[in-house]
Amino acid sequence: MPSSKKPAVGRAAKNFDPSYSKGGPKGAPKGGSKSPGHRGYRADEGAPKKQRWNADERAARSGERSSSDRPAYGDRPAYGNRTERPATGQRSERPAYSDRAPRTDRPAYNQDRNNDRPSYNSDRPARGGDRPSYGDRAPRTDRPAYNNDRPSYNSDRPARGGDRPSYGDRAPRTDRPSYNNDRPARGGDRPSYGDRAPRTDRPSYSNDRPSYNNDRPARTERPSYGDRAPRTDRPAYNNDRPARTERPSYGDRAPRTDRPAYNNDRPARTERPSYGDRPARTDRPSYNNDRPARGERPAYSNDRAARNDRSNDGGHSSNFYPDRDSKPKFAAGDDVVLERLEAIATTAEDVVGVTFGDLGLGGNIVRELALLGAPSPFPIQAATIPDVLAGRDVLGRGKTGSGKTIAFAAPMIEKLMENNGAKDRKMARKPRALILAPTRELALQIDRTVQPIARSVGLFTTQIYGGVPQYRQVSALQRGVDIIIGTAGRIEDLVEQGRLDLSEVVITVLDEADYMCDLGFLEPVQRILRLTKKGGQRLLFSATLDKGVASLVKEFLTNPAVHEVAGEDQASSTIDHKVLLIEHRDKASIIGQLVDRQGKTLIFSRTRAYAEQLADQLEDAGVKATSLHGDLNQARRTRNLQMLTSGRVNVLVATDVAARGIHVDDIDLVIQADMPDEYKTYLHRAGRTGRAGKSGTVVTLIPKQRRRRMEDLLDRAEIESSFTTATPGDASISALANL
DNA sequence: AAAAAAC
Repeated sequence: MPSSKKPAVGRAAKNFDPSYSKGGPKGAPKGGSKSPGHRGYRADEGAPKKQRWNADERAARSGERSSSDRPAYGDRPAYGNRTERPATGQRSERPAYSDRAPRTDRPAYNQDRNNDRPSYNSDRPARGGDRPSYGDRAPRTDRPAYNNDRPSYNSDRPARGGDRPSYGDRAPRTDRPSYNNDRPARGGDRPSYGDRAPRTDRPSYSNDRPSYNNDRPARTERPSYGDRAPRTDRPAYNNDRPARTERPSYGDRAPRTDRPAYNNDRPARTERPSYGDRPARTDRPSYNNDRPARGERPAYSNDRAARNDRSNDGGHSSNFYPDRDSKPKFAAGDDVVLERLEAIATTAEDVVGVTFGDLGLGGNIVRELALLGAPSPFPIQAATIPDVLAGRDVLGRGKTGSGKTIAFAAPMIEKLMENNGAKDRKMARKPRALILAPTRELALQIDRTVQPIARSVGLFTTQIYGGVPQYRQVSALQRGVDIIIGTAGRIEDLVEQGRLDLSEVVITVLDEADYMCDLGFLEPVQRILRLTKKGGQRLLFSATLDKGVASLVKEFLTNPAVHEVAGEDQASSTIDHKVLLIEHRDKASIIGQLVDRQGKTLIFSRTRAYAEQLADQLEDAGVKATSLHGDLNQARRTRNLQMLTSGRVNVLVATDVAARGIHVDDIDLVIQADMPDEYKTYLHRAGRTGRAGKSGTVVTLIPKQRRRRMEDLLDRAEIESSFTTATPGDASISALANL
């Protein structure tokens, strides 16, 4: 805090000036003592009042305040012992509370109080007889933590649950007067705590680190780009990034701005003089794989056919490398329907009259499921639960919104409980189950289902995902957790730090398992699975489960039971599909017309930037809208999604981060502002509506040129859809909106 | 192109 001295000096001066006795001018730093005679006033105000943290201390505390670096209230010395505290100096001049003369001996007290701090009186009992001395006061053990993060706190603090069955049973919080209001005295009295400005004055993450703040050291601590250590020292980060040092310096380089998109808008090669000198591109991990060095490569225009002919590409005819040149990148051709897995089909009729109890779940779990709104099993649940309970590896395919989470969560918990669960609730026990999800939002959502079921039998869960400080996750692990729900990155990170041990994980679930086998996810997932107990049980679930998971199945599963639900195809679905053929320039206005309605609308965009832009445009047009994509920090991601869930906005514009698994009640319209790349994405995006048998509409906006590609995609998805040409203002658009 | 890590 560079300014720490200045305000202190200013404040000292003001404190000697009676004209400041009313609290000083607006914006003046708040202090504990404003004027002579004021309770807590210190005459020796010359020194800087507040001992600000220096950078090291701050780093040591790293934004976390909790039981490790600060004792819980219960562990703190009683108030009577306060003088034993290492005080800031002034402290020792005062008698301990218990020794102190009764307050009524201080005639000046009331007077000043009334003058300077009128509100002081109101919340506070008279100091005299009705209040026990501090020394007698019961220890604060009933007040668990000082933490701001209260609401979500519990999820990471399993230890609590043992003595406190549920929040519902908890003594009402009203016995804890709200923290600030009733404790004014603290401010003036206590040199150390008292001087502390409201928590906001602490360098919160956002202050120091404006945009990526959460996860990143301040830029200034980093060497300039020129001096920067080669990027290769950051192996994991490398994937998508060329090694900077091996490229010509930015100054010499032709400006990249003329190359907006990698393939499409590229100027002719000859315009870029530096390429010849440039090191071969093989140093660039992400691009190089399927690409020869530039020099060896024929010009784009003349040789497309030759490159398309894969028969003459030497030994590279395997499809290990994505076949990009034979068709446009990300195009339909990449999007193949893999062979379906042979599955045992369960029909809805098979399930009639079956209860969760019949399937083998225990009473507590069955009751908790009923509370969660699942009184009896859905078909996919009835299909998979018995096999999971039997200890088999299971592959489960159930369409979007069909209840897959409970299908794996409930039997998983039952099994954990059977195997010495609740009785052996020792600290620092290792987690025994792991649920992996592709996105943080999905991990959170799964936890919202899993946690209450687990609690009902005395097991604990924690979320392990990135974008948030790891402290709470780590301390939850230290207290002991049975089930981990998280995303791959942070899980691996904590494992590398030695704070997470997966060796006792006997049940692993991959939600959205086919997606977890996609390029970029597969390897981390494999590494994580290899850390789990050998021969442990593995459950793979997805609405679009196919042979894409074969590599995982081969390495990690033994003789899996494959389940799906018969008759669950898109034809029988409750979702209506429409394609609008539009002019590109009309896109925003047509979307504006579509969202002019009551229900909740989820809009998918291909890029983060467009999601952001579209949300802004809608806001400008008077529609309450927000966005969800990976450029937002996790707090905003969570908040923005919550805004749709709670109905504070009716429109959410999202990238495919929201395509899979996310459940928001009553989304009745999904708009695809950009068509998806593959049919699975279409199915998952569409599946955000029409959940649990409700109806919904999916409208996809495409330019006319894309019609053919869209038809192919819908074929693969086995979806029937109408195609309609639309221009802004068409009544047909409003009709769609109100379907 | 998007997603997934960073005390």
